[in-house]
Amino acid sequence: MKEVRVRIAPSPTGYLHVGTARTALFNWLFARKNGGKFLLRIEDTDKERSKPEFEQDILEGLKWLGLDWDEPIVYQSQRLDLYRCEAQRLIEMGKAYFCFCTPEELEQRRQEMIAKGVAPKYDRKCRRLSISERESLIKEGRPYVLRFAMPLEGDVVFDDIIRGKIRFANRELDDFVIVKSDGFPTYNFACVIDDHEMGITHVIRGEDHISNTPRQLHLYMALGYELPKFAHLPLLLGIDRSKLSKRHGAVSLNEYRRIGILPEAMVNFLALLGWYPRDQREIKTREQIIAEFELSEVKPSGAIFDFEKLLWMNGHYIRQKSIDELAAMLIPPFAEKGWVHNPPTEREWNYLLQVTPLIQERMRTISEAIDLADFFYREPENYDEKAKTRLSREGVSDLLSELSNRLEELTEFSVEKIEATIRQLAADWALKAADIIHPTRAAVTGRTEGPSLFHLMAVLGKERCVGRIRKAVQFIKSGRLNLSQDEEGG
RNA sequence: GGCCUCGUCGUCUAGCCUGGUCUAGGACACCGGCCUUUCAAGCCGGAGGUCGCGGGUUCAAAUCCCGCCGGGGCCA
Repeated sequence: MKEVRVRIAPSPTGYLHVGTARTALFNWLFARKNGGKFLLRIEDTDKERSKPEFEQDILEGLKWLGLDWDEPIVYQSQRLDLYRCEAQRLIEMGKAYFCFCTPEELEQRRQEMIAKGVAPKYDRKCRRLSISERESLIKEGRPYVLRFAMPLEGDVVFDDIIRGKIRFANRELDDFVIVKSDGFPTYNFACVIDDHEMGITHVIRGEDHISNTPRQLHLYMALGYELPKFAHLPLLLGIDRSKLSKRHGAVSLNEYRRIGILPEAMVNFLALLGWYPRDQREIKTREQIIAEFELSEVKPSGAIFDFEKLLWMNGHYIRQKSIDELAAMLIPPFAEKGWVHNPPTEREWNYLLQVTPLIQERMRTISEAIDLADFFYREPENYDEKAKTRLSREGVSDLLSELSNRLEELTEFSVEKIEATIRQLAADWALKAADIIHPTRAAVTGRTEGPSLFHLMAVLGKERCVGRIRKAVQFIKSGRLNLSQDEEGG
């Protein structure tokens, strides 16, 4: 069997879109599954809108996802001679012709057709030009485009791997432009030549290309190329079921990377948008996905990008990380906050190693760590509303005051000692441990929720814990708690 | 508007090809319980779908056939 060769062909006119990433992933999976080649072509013929920074972003995004390509990148802008040569062949075979109609003429005739209620298509005026008419117009220096001479009747059919047979009537297709007046090839023309030239065996792309396919099929046949197989992936949709776009939120892969989505989570999640494993087990390693992936099993219906599910999956992968690995990932965002140096000092690293396990199971993205770890790096500036309620209970200031004294006595500020101290105090004062734990948490972290109190205190150390508890006592005594409650009530 | 395409819980989907075991299964989210100092995680349980609608075929249809409706894409 012939070697499988697939490709993605993004234009560097924008950042890497998650939809493009998903298409890339499916192509890559198919190539890896079948021992084939995954290639990359940059469609940079739009000089105006193409930018190096976009190309950079696309390449980085693919690398980040681990979608490695197997051969040097092909640049469309470097193959203009090839397109010209193929266009010339079509002209000689009589399968393409010069068209001198101006955009204004075209527009006028289009309006007329719409007015008459006819489908607006090119009326093939220039297809009927005689050789002498054509020559004289060229001699006049009139600008022209090249059009494909579409067969007037018959059908084109192709067997889509995902959707089955798709048929188009040739008379629905018009004589589309293959070379623009500036000499540049149009999308369909360049795409076919490039795919043939690159030996592409399977064209796996978005559903939005289905209607380009019949035109491309005709080009393949006219040029005498062997036909590839086609597979049209369902589109990625926003919550309103329209094609995923900026107004639905983050669409560039970068944004997900920036908030701390892990590449393995992204790959796993993206793979499930359109494809589903037979065993119904959704969490899969890259290797498992490659082994189980079947292009023909891809669902034809559009898939909504469910961010909530991505977050869940990312949380799962975060929990799988070793402490060292996760801690290392926290360095950049923490450094940005000024909490650690990058690279961190030995002392900072050791501290980070203690903080990390305490927040690991609460994180869904890396960036959430900033909020979760806040009190490990800063004195709480204020207490949240629930924490204030905890602190405002009767007798809390005396209780905390006593606790701070007892804690200060400790020579070893360990999890066990802290726990023993708190439980002892509870016993002495005939309270439940929870009655001390809750206000203490509020005093130390400013919140009512978070990691195990004893562990978190041990990490913070005696000085800071005693200091924060006493500060809370002052706060309660200052009466500001009541004040804020009054404000709340009013 | 024309052409193409899709249509199972809110979402991702299994099942559809090879009708019955589907009183439609799993996952996210949601609700409840357990665990627990809180949150989270984990475990257990629950609610949620007249399988877009209407006909037909059949003893039997989510599954086959026809029509319709709705969504989406492309073209301009």
